[in-house]
Amino acid sequence: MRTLNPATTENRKRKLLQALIYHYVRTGKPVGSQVIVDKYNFGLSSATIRNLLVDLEKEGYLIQPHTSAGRSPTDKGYRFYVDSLLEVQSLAANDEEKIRKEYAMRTKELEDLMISTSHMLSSLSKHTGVVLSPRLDKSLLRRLQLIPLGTEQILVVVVSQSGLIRHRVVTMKRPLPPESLTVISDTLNDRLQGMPLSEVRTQILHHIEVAQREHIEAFALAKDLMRDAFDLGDVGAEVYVGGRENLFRIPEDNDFGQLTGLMKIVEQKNLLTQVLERAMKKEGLSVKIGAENNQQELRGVSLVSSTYKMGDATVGVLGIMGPRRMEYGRMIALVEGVTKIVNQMLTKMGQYE
Amino acid sequence: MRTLNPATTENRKRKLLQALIYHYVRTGKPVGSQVIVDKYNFGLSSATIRNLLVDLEKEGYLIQPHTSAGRSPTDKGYRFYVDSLLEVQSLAANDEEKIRKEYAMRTKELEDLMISTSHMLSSLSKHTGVVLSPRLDKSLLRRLQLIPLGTEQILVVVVSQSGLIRHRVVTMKRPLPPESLTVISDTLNDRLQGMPLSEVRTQILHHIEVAQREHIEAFALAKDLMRDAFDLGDVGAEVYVGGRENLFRIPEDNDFGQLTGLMKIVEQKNLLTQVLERAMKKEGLSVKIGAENNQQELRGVSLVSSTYKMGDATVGVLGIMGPRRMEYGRMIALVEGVTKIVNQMLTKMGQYE
DNA sequence: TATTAGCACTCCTCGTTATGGAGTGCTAGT
DNA sequence: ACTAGCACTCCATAACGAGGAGTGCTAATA
Repeated sequence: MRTLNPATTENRKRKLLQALIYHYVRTGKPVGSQVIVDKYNFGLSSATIRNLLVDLEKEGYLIQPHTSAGRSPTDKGYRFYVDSLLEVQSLAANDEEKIRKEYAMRTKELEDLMISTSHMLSSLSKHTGVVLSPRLDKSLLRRLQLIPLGTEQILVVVVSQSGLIRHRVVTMKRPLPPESLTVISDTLNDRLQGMPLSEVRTQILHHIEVAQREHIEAFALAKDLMRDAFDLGDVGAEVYVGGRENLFRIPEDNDFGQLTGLMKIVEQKNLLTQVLERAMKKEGLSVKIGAENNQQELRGVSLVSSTYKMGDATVGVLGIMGPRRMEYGRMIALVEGVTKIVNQMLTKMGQYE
Repeated sequence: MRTLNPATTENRKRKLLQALIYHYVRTGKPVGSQVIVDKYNFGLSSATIRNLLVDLEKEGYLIQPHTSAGRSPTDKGYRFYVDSLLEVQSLAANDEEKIRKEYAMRTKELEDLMISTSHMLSSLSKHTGVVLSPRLDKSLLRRLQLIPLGTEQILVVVVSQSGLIRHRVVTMKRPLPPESLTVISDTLNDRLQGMPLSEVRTQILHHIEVAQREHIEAFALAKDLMRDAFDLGDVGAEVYVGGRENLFRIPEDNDFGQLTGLMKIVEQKNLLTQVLERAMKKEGLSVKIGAENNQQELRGVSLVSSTYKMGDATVGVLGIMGPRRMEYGRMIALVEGVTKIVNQMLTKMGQYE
């Protein structure tokens, strides 16, 4: 036991880094060598610990706010910590129960599921929950319905296999009799069911052209109608946020400017969508720490997220947004647990019929 | 000009109070007697001003943070200030133009109108915009549609005269053939159009019972269907919030705890709904200052709101939530301006057909 | 009688200074 | 390879003081 080989030294450093980060996450104050000696059994003196800490700092895992302060983790430090945690965790039993209970209620429609999920993530994590819904244009069409509202207005309702329901009001240039609507509606439903929504628009136009010979006037008008209805404006993904009030717990040193920036990101759906879509590029769990989110406003934030599936297809992301100093272990377990359940529910949803 | 009668003295005090609040609103710092002498022409010395200020303080309009500081307005002071402003203001020309331009776009559907309005209020005021939509159950039915999704699921779409569109998925115990759906749908539409949604539910059940003799099986099932669909859970009013990030500009002295409370109010729709419904009790413009909102979390906040109408009926509220120290004049003009335009648009909306 | 000049007083703000302590890096000894 | 010991750094906190804005009061004035 006299001469330790380098491998063992490395291993010890790892353990040390873990302990330090664990402690820092819970206290929020830079951790000194003495604290580690007192609370964690390394069987080493504070001086030795200090030497190791110097190493870890040189390697970029730790940082000192000033010369005579303890150390706190850098993004790289957190990164190491998180990677070392990835396998071990599983969801706390009572959390799991809570989740199942909440989902037992209203989950018939996809939107309800998304909303519930964002709230759940928030309330269990005490941070902010975010969910990116499946893109409508990548879903398959289940049902398309035209509903006459007045003589010149028509409500178009689109339902996807995944349970997404969207509607849009279209104003016609000339009135279109309700009977024609039924005909058009039926015809289109027959031919387009199960088709990806991204293709529906062109297909519709095609079918309408074919049908024009039979019911000329009706279908001529229908063309304009459908062009408007499937205008790709809002066919993208929707984003749901729960627990914005927890954003206040984020900044390490209550920085107002940073908070405002954050809030802006959360408010502007397109910004947040971008962020989440980035997290969707790689399947499964993703942890982005501080500057790893390459987005100015997210410098002080960590994002623990996971893609979720419907059947075999990855369709969206859900996750937690919180301070870099978060309990990664619990958060990861939470996100994974919720993902698993959402996967189940979604897959069940897609199986009607 | 020797002896001033009490009326004149009172008048002078009013002017003084106005000037002081005007100044305080713009600077945010307690205002001293000297400042008033320098910047506002009262033709009085600072000593006299001080005497008057003492009076105003005794009467509860002003408060001193500490003995040797200037004065700032109390809620009562603001209240006086606002009341004295109520008649005079009108909307700045370029603001009005902005508003009209924004509304020129997407306003076919009520929900779009609500969202646009909340954003508009926020962006023009630099505070937080809130809108309470008309209650669905008080609107008249324009159209009811049943859409088969699978063999056991039915999508019920309800459209009100006011342009509100809501949908809900209902699961049937036994399958219901699509043909029956059409029959039911048509029958109900004929009989229920124009009826208040609050009555639709009972009426439906009645009609179904009558019809049961003819299409017994279909309508028996329909009963359950409609009972679920019109379950009064979500028939209430919806609330729209724009510009949450501006909440950060609220607290007089950046108080984190207060902010969190505020954010909670804004997040929990039912809380915010309560607050707004209170503002709806009296028709027209309403300004609630600080503690006048009898709600703990709104102590530091002012709410400038106005009810809006559809035709002749008052149906909702819209307004601005900001710090007590706000430019009431501009805010009132803004809220009134937006209300006027929303009234127009809504009334137009209700006139299809 | 209403107003004002003058003055002593209050109390905040801001910068300076001192002090205690936590934590470090280094050196020399085991 | 580890550790005891020590001088040093730098933060946090409190204490102190000067400056200044603003007050309330009194006595003089128009």
